[in-house]
This record gives sequence, structure tokens and C-alpha cells, in this order.
Amino acid sequence: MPEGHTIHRLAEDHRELFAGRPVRASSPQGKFSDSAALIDGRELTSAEAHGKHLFLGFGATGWVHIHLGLFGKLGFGDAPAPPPTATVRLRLANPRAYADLRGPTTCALITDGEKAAIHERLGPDPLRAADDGEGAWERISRSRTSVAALLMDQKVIAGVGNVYRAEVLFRHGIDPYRAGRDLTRSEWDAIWSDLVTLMREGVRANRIDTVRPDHLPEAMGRPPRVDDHGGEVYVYRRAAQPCHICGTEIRTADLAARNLFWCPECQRR
DNA sequence: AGCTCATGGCGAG
DNA sequence: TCGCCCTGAGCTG
Repeated sequence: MPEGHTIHRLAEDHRELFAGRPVRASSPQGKFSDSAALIDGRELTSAEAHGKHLFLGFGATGWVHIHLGLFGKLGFGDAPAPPPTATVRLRLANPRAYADLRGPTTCALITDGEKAAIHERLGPDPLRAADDGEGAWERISRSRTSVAALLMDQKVIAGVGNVYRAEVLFRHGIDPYRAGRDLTRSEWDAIWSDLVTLMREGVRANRIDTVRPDHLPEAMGRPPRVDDHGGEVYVYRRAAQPCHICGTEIRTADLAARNLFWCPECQRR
């Protein structure tokens, strides 16, 4: 589930369902019980996302900082909430709805200062209106690291995960192993603005779709195919299958303990 | 019942 | 670079 678009969508959902009213908070699983007691009955005053980090504001009480990691999930439902299962780290509930958080890497009550420190260590986020790609370009343009690794580095750019990484490099015909400093300014500008478009659409649709209309299965005379993560993609998790554009087998490799996917023909140095 | 794998990230060495 | 943390689905037997 969780790349940046998911987290921004979750922030919106929290605002819509819980903001401006007192919320009941509990930690059935137990690991967040003390903090849940501190926010129980308080009003949710804001909900923000930066990259893959979600911040739920409870006024002067502080922020609930949530990072879903690889396995975490936030599930919503209508009130009345059913009895929570044992793995629910945090349940928020009001007379209208409930939200259950399971398996997060992080769920902690933090101060304004701690929140500011998190923002500071994160790169620009294509989904934050005030951000642009300038700070990312400064790092990328002087790095010998591969562009594939740089795109996954949240200090460089926040919110891109393994799917957007693979897909945006495909869409721009860029070999994932090219060094950051070998990218041109115009290549980077195109990547950044494409991420803004793709990820905004991801928030809206709540899934990752990266295939251009003229490359969609129906346009190409192929049967419809929707990937596990819910959208239509070019290369992500398509190892050994034919490239939708040129038919070459999609390749996969380990890069920094993650699976990388690319088309060796469409993405050349 | 027990494996493997997954859209992440951290700290130790 | 490796091991580890968190959960659940989809296999295998």
C-alpha cells in the first residue's frame, strides 16, 4: 500500500472523518496505550503528510506521528466500530467512523519540535504544494549514486517508493543505474513534474496508474491487466514478461535490498 | 502449520 | 551490507 500518495490520501481521509470533533483513542494491541490515553477525547485539529510520514495534530497535546513501513495499514469503517482485533495499534473513533492502524513502523506522540526535525531531514515531496525539485536536484546532480537509489532516498525526495521509482524511470527512458550526476537538468525537471502529476492522480484514484492512455491494454489490443498493488504499470513486478512497448523481457535486480524493475531496451544509457 | 514475500527504514558492524 | 522490526496473504505440505 504505502507510497506517498497513500499517506496524503490518509491525511485527507482523517481530516474528513475526524477533524474538528473529539475522538476516542485506544491501543488494543497495547504498544501505544499511554499515548492513546493522552489524546483520548481530544479534538483532531489537523492531519498532514510529508512523504511517507503522517502527522495527526491534537492541538497542544502534540502530534501522532505514523509511518506505515512496509506492512502497516490504516483501515476505515463506519460507526459503530466492531470489537478491535489484537493487532490494532491505534483505534480512533467518533460517532461517525473509526480508523484502525496495524503494523506500523512508527506510531508515536511527538512535539512540534520533533515534527519539525522530521520535516527537516526529508527531501521535497511532489505532493506538497510548496515544494519543488530544486533541493533534490542539488543532491542528485553531484551524486555518483545511481538514480534508482537516489529516488528511494527520502532525504533526496520524499514519498517516492519502489513502484513510482521503477515507473517514472521507465516513462523517461532512463537506465536505473545511471549516476545522478549524469542526469541532465531537463531530464530531472521532466521526472519531477511527472511525479507531481502521477502522484496527484495516485491520491485521487487511491492507486498507482502510470500507463499512458495510448499504451493501455485496450489501446494496444491486449487483455486488461491490473497489478497487485491495484493499478496499471509498465515494469513494476513484471520481471521476465514482455515490455508493453518493445516486447523485450523486463529485467529485475536487487538494489539496496529492494527489487528493481526495468526494460533494458527502452531504458538505455 | 510453516514457509515466502511485500509499495520501508533503522541501527550495528 | 546485513539483520531486524511490524502484519497478512498466498502459497506449500
